[in-house]
Amino acid sequence: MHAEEVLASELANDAANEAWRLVAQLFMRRAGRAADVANSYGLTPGHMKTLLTIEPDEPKPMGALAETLHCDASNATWLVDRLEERGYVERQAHPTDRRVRTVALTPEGIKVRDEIESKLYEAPPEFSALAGAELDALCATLRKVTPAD
Amino acid sequence: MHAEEVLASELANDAANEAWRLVAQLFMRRAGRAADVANSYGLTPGHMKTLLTIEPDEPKPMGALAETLHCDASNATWLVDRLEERGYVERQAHPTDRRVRTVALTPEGIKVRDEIESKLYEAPPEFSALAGAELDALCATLRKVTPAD
DNA sequence: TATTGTTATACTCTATAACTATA
DNA sequence: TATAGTTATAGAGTATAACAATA
Repeated sequence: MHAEEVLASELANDAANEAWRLVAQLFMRRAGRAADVANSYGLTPGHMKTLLTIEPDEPKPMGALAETLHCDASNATWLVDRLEERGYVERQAHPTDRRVRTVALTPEGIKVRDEIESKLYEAPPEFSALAGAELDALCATLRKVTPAD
Repeated sequence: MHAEEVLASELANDAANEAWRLVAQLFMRRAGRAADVANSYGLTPGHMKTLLTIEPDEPKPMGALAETLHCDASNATWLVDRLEERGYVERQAHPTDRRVRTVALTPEGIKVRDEIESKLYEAPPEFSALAGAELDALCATLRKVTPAD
């Protein structure tokens, strides 16, 4: 690599880092909102995250839930206990392995989960102010840098 | 507003919401990394955030610190206590109001803070893979939607 | 014997209330 | 009297360890 290429690469990296910093700042500035949404449903952030982690019609084993939430199995038990008391989820038997208990959303849980999701994914007003073409370009670029799970 | 305009506005809103959702997903996917960085310095996320909240050469009163961190004053005391034990910060007297104690970074604190900051703001590899022009456009758009404090 | 999940318990982080010292 | 910060204490959230059921 020649000197000019090294320099160009470093500049590109600066731009990449700046883009990432802006993404992080943007999100963190709105982080308080997520806590407010959880609060408005009388949920802790952890319980809200648990609710969002379970897909409708896809019962999830306790172990998988704990893994997704990056938490301990006993903590997952506690989180699900509270959501079950509320009637948002229910534990079910696993069809083949009787050691496993899966957690499924109830109709009420699905309703609340949908409401929460739409509130969390509501864009800040600055986004709507962008021109249509710029917004489309933004989405396209963001999709490129979003790893496919 | 005519029917076509309403429709266009809703579509724009969908694009805005998608952009926001992508930003949120992007960040959350990397959220674990922040905890890892904190951990690698033997800090809790809260202590790391505290360190990042204090600017070098800008001693910050305890009260202002608590406000920035959105936490209680007693919690701020606890956070600063631990950082002070480590030698990352030190409490100083306020020049005019003797009730106030300001918190300043030590040279060691500045060093660690810089290291942490550079790790946190390091872009995911997908960003660096973007073409220069697209990266610049991304930054420009993100700056537009970043409220000026 | 190994694995899934729960229970009992302890630890960490955060907040509320009472207190000290300055203003 | 009001304010800045600390200390004592309690609460919420999370983890570790021992246990029960099943594979």
